Amino acid sequence: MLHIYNTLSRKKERFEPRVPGEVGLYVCGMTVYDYCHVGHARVLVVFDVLYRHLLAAGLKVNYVRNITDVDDKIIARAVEQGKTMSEVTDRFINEMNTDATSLGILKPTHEPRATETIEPMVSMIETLIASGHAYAADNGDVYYSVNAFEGYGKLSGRKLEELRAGERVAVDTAKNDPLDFVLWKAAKADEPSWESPWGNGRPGWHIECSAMSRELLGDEFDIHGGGMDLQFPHHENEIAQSEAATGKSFARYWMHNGFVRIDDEKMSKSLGNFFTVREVLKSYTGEEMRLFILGSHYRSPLNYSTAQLDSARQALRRLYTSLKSFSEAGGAFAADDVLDTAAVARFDDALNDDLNTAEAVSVLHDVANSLNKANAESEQAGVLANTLKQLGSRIGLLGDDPVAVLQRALGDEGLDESAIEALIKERIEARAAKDFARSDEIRDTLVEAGIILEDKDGKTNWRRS
RNA sequence: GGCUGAAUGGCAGAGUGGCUAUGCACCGGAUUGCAAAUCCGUUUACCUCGGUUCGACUCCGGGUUCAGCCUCCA
Repeated sequence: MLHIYNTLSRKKERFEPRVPGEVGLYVCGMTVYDYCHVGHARVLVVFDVLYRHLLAAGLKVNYVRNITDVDDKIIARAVEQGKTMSEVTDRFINEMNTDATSLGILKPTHEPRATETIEPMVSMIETLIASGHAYAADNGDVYYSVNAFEGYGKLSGRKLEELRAGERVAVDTAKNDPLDFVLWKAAKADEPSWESPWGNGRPGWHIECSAMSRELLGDEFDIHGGGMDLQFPHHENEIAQSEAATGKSFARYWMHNGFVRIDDEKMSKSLGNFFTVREVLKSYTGEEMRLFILGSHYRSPLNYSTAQLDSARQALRRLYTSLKSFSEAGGAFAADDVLDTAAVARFDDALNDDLNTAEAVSVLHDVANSLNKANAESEQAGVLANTLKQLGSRIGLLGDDPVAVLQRALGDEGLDESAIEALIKERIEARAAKDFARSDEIRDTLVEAGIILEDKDGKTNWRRS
């Protein structure tokens, strides 16, 4: 039984879907004006694992991950590049999809775009004005009145007075209260805009998620996720908007993933200390990155470093090597449903405990260790190999061909395969003639080219270092 | 200033009131012509000060340090 840490209660709670057998899951996705960085990768991977885990539990999951495609930064970027807003967003949606594919992310059920959900936003704002939760200011903006919502602060554990004490923003005179936030922004000249009862304008960020989630998941749904930085004000505001508009309780479980850090500092656009997924993929595979991310608990901070990526690479190779050795020794996978039940139970327990992926990965290593010890042709080995592969797939790992993974070149190819095979053939002949000097010379040449040889059972296999 | 959360072995990172996490790295052994891979084994821990307890790294309290949020941000 899945237990998840609910930010609302600050406790681990047993997860019980609102409708038995079905789960509504909403995750705040990207604002598409640039490439994804490693922090975005973490959200994608973490909630992908949640999605996979819910599916594996036999639940019908409606997974919605939105795309914010209208926003100040997007507009600024478009102006800067002399492009239209949609040229910018279309491009970066494509780039995001490319990165997501590299990371082995399953497609969500729905990926709504804010610009395609404007009408529901407008009508939600109208409802909020009618109920006294919002007001149109003289400048054409519409604001949410935080005082009018009693539960304001319940997610982030704040009180209005505390927020006022920490107030750092210059007071915007159009607001009744400095803490009020914008629902609708009056259009400036040359900005993309939509018609509304308050004149031309565009939606504020927070109302987008309230409207998109409502459209696709209904007034109430099960899980809402996102990065920790969205807890306040974004998610707090979503609750205020949605609950005031519908009179119902919004999401039941709130999950927030921790940050990726660099040198003990948050990786972010604003600090400028980020690495894009694209950059990292020049040196590491998406699967290596994924394992790096899954190596720590989703709520913990994750320190980005190439040393950790290297470590993830070695660990992943260990798992693939195990599968490869099994196949090469003539092992045959057991039937899909024949699994090492003890390992599966441990794995399930780990994920059920608030998505403890680090623990789940350690089960993979234990299975690999057992598989390495087992005689490949034994029935037990077939079961272990099947278990390893299937548990791997439950967290989006080990789906590739082991030989291909171990021989794949990232970037500069160096020697091509036929050249490698030719040298291996020559080395086998040298070894047969006990010409070990020549044999070692060939091996050294290959090592310099990044090729590692493994002599096994009279055959020689190779992989890239 | 307010509110969160965290402090584990060389690195990363789980977990538990008394019993091997796991991976990477290191060392020793097996295996190998020598390697590689694999296996076996060894070594290195739980920020600090009190308290609870037969027993605490694990629970409670104080302290210290670090991070995040309070402003766009995954």
